[in-house]
Amino acid sequence: MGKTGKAFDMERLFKALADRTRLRLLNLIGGDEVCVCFFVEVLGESQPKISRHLAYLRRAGVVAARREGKWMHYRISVPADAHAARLFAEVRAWLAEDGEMRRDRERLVKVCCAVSPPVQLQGAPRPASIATARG
Amino acid sequence: MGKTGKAFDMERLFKALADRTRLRLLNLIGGDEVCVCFFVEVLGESQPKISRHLAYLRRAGVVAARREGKWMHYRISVPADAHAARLFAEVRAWLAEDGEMRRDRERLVKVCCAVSPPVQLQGAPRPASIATARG
DNA sequence: CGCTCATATTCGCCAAGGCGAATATAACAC
DNA sequence: GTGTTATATTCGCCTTGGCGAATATGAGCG
Repeated sequence: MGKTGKAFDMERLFKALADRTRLRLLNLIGGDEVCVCFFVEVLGESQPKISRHLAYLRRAGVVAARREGKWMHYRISVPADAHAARLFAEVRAWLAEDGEMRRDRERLVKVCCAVSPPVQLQGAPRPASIATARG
Repeated sequence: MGKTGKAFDMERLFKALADRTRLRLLNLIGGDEVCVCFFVEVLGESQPKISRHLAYLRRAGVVAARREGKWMHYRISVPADAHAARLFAEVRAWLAEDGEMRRDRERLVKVCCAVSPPVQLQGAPRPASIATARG
């Protein structure tokens, strides 16, 4: 593999990672599949801003989206290229230790498990792993 | 370490990596210390362009410079942060397999070992590891 | 001092991309 | 069809940063 040209465009990947909002999004997605409305709620950013950055990540090939009725779920799209994949894993391990990123994840869990979630999230499909962990 | 704030600015690092010329520079430096004139010769880009990108890398903290008379030598500045360092290693391993990067390194070796190098490089200090390997 | 060489910086110009505000689309309910 | 909800896109505006061209700095030589 990868003899014909770029297995994965390095420059494009790094451009995708070169923005704090996008890093926060990748961090929130984690190994799961997360609905857009949670990003908006947890990051406290405007919905168009979130959508724009998700579109950028999608164009860069690092996330994939799945529609479920009105909701869009985003998940990490692990690069096929082995080096890209390992690098990506390093990035996520790094994110896991950053202070703000940690707080973001905590807020996501809190919002998902809330007995009475914010109005905007009533009926929103929760990330699988968190919903499960709720018990 | 790293409890007070950012151990190493991730965003800044990725911005530094998000340019092909800068990736080519990092690749050429490798584990060595390389004089600016070689970058200009090997990459075939203008000297101001090379200098500007080196300055960018320096500001991002990923390379360091040392003056030796008229010449400036650049080397990789491995980040103190463990995650950043491992990520950096991944990047360099990835670079090592890219086609253009490989050709760049071959050109560097060729230029360094040439019996009669280009006029601009007469007397230029060669990268240590290559000069040594020349035998 | 002036001259030359190696490198760095500045100056316009232009494209990429970040932002908020507004608008468009897509799916569902009625 | 209308209306509502979730998400996406477009539109100006502004900043970042890439480029070539020109200029500045810094070190050595005579």
